[in-house]
Amino acid sequence: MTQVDQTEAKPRLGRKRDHTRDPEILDAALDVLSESGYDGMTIDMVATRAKAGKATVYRRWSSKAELVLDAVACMKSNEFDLDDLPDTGTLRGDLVAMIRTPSIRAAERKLKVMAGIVSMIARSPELASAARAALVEPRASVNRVLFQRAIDRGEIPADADIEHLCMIGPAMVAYRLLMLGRPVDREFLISNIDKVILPAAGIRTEP
Amino acid sequence: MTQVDQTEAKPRLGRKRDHTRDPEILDAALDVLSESGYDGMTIDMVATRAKAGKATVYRRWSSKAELVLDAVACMKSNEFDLDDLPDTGTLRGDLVAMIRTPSIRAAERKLKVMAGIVSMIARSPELASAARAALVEPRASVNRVLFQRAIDRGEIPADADIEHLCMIGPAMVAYRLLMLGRPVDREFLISNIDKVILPAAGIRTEP
DNA sequence: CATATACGGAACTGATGAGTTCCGGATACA
DNA sequence: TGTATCCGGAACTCATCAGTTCCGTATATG
Repeated sequence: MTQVDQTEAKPRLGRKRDHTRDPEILDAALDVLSESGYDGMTIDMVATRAKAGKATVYRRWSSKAELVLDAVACMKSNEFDLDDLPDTGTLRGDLVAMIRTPSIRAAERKLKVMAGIVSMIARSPELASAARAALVEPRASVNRVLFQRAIDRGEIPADADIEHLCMIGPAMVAYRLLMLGRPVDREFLISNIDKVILPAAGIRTEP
Repeated sequence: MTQVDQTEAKPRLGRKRDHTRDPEILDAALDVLSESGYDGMTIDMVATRAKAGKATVYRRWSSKAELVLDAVACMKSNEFDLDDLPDTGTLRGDLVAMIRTPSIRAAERKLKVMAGIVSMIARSPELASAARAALVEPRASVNRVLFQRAIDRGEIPADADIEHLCMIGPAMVAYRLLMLGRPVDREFLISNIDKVILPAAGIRTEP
């Protein structure tokens, strides 16, 4: 969005505006957002954390709402490559292989950002779709690939409801972290795969 | 909490303070909270909606934070009676019987209130536990009874992880409404019971 | 080396909302 | 009927924060 390619549309005299710090400002915004929520976040906090001046922030984004929108949208970039997902040969293997500590950390931050903006989402369709594109869709896409593979292998029924299955993992993780305030650790995730996701996909896991 | 039994602890001269309007104020607070979120809510909005004066609100609650805490805690009251739950003889029957239109409406409002305060929850342990007691625990208790019955009947395995099973319904509903912004209708709930909850409980539902 | 521009930072403005105070009117009680 | 008290409502104070302006400095370009 705003952080790339804004080189035109301004007086071309002298040096171009330095956009190298934009990612740091957006990242600072996400940090503050996840810690304080939308209303708790001030532009001063963001600027200070990014070691920038408040005016610098406003030179790039015309309002707090736009900054937040852009920051949320930018989380979309550092995502999984759908063509390079683990392929272990079994659905369970693939799902377990997706559990990596850095991935858990990233997901927790994303969820905290989500928590910081949920109350806005109902009132701002733009923010809502940005949030879904950046926070919901990427993970759903990964799961879609994994489940489709399992269908292609004949591991799970061909008429399995992939869209529904995709949501189980994210829904359980979000609920546990945001509503229950309990840690989302490897143990929980494995347990969720074995006790909920696989049975729902039609795989028996009885001993 | 505050809305009941505050008859002592104030000068006993003349008439007692009129507490009959307290529930209306708390209810107005919940409405505004669900529509505008914690920060979007103003005391004036609450007072106006309850047809009360702002001063009247402050005569009863010393701050916005306390009013919200009390309002959230008060949602706990209008809840299910655990001794009078549907008993259809099957787990599926019981779960389906719990789906009633007013119950869906109430759950949606609760979730919107939750959305309005999630970002506070990480920073306020008091609000966090009030929210869990009022919004999470009641529904979990119901499910616990239903699943325990199914175990007692021998319908599902005795070693089923009830705590984990209890969360599936609430988690899927919360995710669908708050993250996806899609309607939680009867069709979705039934589908969720048949495709996720029952398989996770160890019941085969294949045709 | 000169200059134009964007930088960080600080000092502004204006709006908003928490919390307080005050008032005229209603009402329970004696 | 008198009176004490609480009511709804309006008018305040004060702090905070979005957004703007200004300034002295750093630096890329020529």
